[in-house]
Amino acid sequence: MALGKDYVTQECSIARALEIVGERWTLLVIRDALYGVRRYKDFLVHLGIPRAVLADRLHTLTAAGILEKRRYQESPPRDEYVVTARAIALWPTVRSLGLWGREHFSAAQLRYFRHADCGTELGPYGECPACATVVPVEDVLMEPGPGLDPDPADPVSRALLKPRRLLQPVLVDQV
Amino acid sequence: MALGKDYVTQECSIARALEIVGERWTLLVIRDALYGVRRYKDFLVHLGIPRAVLADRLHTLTAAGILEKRRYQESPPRDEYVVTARAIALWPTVRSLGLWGREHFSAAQLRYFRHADCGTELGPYGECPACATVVPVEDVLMEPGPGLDPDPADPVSRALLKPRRLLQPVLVDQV
DNA sequence: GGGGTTGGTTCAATGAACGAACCGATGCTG
DNA sequence: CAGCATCGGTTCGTTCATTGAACCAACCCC
Repeated sequence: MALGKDYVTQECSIARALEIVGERWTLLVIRDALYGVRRYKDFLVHLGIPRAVLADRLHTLTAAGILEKRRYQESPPRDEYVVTARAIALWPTVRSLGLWGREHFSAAQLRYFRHADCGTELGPYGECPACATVVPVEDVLMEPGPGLDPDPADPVSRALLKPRRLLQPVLVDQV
Repeated sequence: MALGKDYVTQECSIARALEIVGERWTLLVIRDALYGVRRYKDFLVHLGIPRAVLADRLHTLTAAGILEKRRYQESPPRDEYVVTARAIALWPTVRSLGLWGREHFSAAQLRYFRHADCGTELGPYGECPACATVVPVEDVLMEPGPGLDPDPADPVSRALLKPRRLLQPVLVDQV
């Protein structure tokens, strides 16, 4: 999106938000970041996004304070992109968008999101119906559903098959 | 978006959703539709969107069952685009996106959303804190906030200045 | 020194968005 | 009835973004 950043004419916080996360690929990058993806190459293979676009989006998101670039090892110098509070604050949006997509345009249940403390499936607003609280993102347990390909090609998808909490860094199995 | 519909490689209901509502302008069209905008020209002047793009988006949204084209007068034949249940189901997404935009990237409060029955401002999930219920979209009262330009140029923005319920058709003041 | 990995940048080709012009159907005015 | 306005588009040349392939620099290990 953002051809000339034309949404500026709009007096609306939805337009403000879309100027930042409304570009192609951006929300999928944020989804992956919330799932625990942190490294350039992992985004690349999981999303199938062109390299130049990924680099652009990571810079934009970093500049907007949604991701943070952080060195996790010297020699060879390697950086990772980790989520900030701003990205975490997008979880309800991402969640409700996914729910809408599943209800209206998806055949099978692809993933379950549960309250890690009690195992109850999350309600539509990210709350736990059993505990009657809004579940913090780091306490959301993501599990594969019956509709998910049990043997995907790329290693990131494979790592995301195991039940895991959100935000927890993805560990790619080196073969 | 949707250059070659590349999200198809993604096994994810968020990606499914973004294939439909992730294109430039689309979510703003849906926002306006939820606000009560129904006519081609009203979308045009309120969004400042190129005509060809608007026509394309309206067709796409109609084909996806999110809007419905309906004749509201013969002679001259005029159609309007009205929201369906699928569009209404996007309200929580639109709402949370707007909330995120306001909290992180907007200076002032532009609009208030209240429970029409009791006047209480909506909580983050579209619920009424006082009544402890999720407020149906048609019972959401939209009011201008202090940050909103009190004398906008286009007639649709002017019509949206008055307190009004969501989904209620916009009536443009003919001068 | 050779080969591999990571995290990019560059570039030509393609596709989408933009904005201005045009158009058909109809109604309104004089 | 002629002339002009409105609504809801379509057409088209220009500009901008995305794509995918190639290239590259830094570093590691053998």
